Amino acid sequence: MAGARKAIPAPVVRRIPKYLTVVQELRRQGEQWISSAVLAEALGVTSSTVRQDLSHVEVSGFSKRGYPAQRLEEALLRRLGGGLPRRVVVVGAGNLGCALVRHEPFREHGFHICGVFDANARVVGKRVGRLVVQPMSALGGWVKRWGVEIGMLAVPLRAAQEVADQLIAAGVRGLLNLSGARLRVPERVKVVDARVLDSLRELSCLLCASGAARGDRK
Amino acid sequence: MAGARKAIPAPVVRRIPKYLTVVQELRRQGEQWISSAVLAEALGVTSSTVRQDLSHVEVSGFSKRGYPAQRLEEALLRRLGGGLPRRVVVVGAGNLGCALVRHEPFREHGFHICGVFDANARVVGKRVGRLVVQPMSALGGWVKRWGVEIGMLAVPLRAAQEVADQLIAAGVRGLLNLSGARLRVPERVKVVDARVLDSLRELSCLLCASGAARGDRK
DNA sequence: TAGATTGTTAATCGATTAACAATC
DNA sequence: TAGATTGTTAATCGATTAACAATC
Repeated sequence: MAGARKAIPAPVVRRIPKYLTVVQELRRQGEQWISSAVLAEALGVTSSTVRQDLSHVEVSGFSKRGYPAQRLEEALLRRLGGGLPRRVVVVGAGNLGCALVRHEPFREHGFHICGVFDANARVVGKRVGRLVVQPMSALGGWVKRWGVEIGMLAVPLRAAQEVADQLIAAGVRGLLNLSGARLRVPERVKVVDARVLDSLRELSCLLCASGAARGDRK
Repeated sequence: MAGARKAIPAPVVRRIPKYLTVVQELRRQGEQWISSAVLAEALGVTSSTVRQDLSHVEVSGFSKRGYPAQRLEEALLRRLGGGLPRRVVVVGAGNLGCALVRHEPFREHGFHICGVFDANARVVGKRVGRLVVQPMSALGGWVKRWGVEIGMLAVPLRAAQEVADQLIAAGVRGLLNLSGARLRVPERVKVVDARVLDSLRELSCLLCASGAARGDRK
């Protein structure tokens, strides 16, 4: 039936945001047409992979020219959330949480942070960017009132699972997990982990693997 | 020859930090032995995959018991960087950069942030955590003096490539890229991207794919 | 001993790439 | 027309999983 979408393979899901980033960059530079070869080069895959990936996106290319840049951007945005803004709350008003709230590019790209919460009574009421830190007790009502879909977890490791449970109970459908914790969530809730420590470790692993292991004196 | 390491497949490189996280968590809970089944459960893969992965790590399991927890942690740490601390500098002393500098867990896990730099003369000299913001001109000397291996990019998108070039010229071997930029680097330099915006978009894509596409009124 | 778990080989699965007809 | 690029089918490649002998 029209509009029915089959599940997209996970590697494709991870590349779609990257295609969008590249397309927006090229459009800023005035490009009207973007070929699969150009996208392939930018992402480090083959043009074949790009064309396969874009078959999961509602856009048509043209022979000899490639994909119309604007339509491609629109289609990618659509695939990423209808192009409509999604509402987001941040839980945890520490260093990281505050940095997220103040980070302008999220808004520019359709993620509206509309609330920030913290369990610590001493930071409740504090101003962060354009928001005021609210107590956890206000979370459920806020999520419902604003139709918040995404919760960003910027809390310490040990508090993460409890906060995740509260966010899910409040009704969010997706969690961006910036704590170090491994979260257990019901299947309907989607989680994306963005752990800087794991990324650092991955980098460290790559450095080790790429020979010349530093001092290397035994 | 002894100790020669063959290249580890990328998916394994990405899982090794996660194994370490889980092992450390279980050790804190007092576990002495950890089986491949337990690790599999935690990471959402099969025990078969775990055993394959751990064949890339210098550790031996025991039948009927699994892997000795302490040795497994040590072996994973070794694979991740000899267990020795790695020195890190942060470039960009904005919201994100300051949050990184103040983030304690990095140090606890062997990543010592020993410098923070910014191009903006107005923030140079400012105190962030235990550090003082330095001008970009001091970067090269600092990297050499302290043997800094990793640079964290917490600068705006448009400055990212130039800063990456400066870090590489200064001698870092790995970059953790927290800017939105796609970086071009020489092959010997390793880059791991940790873009929160891309993660948010990935989450958004998952929410879309998992039906019930929000308002959904046409 | 019986049972549980590793380490490894072989089979499966799925993603990536190649190839090419169709198109402009 | 000749050349370039898509969309798609088929082939390849590599990662994951299954299976099982070896071990404690």
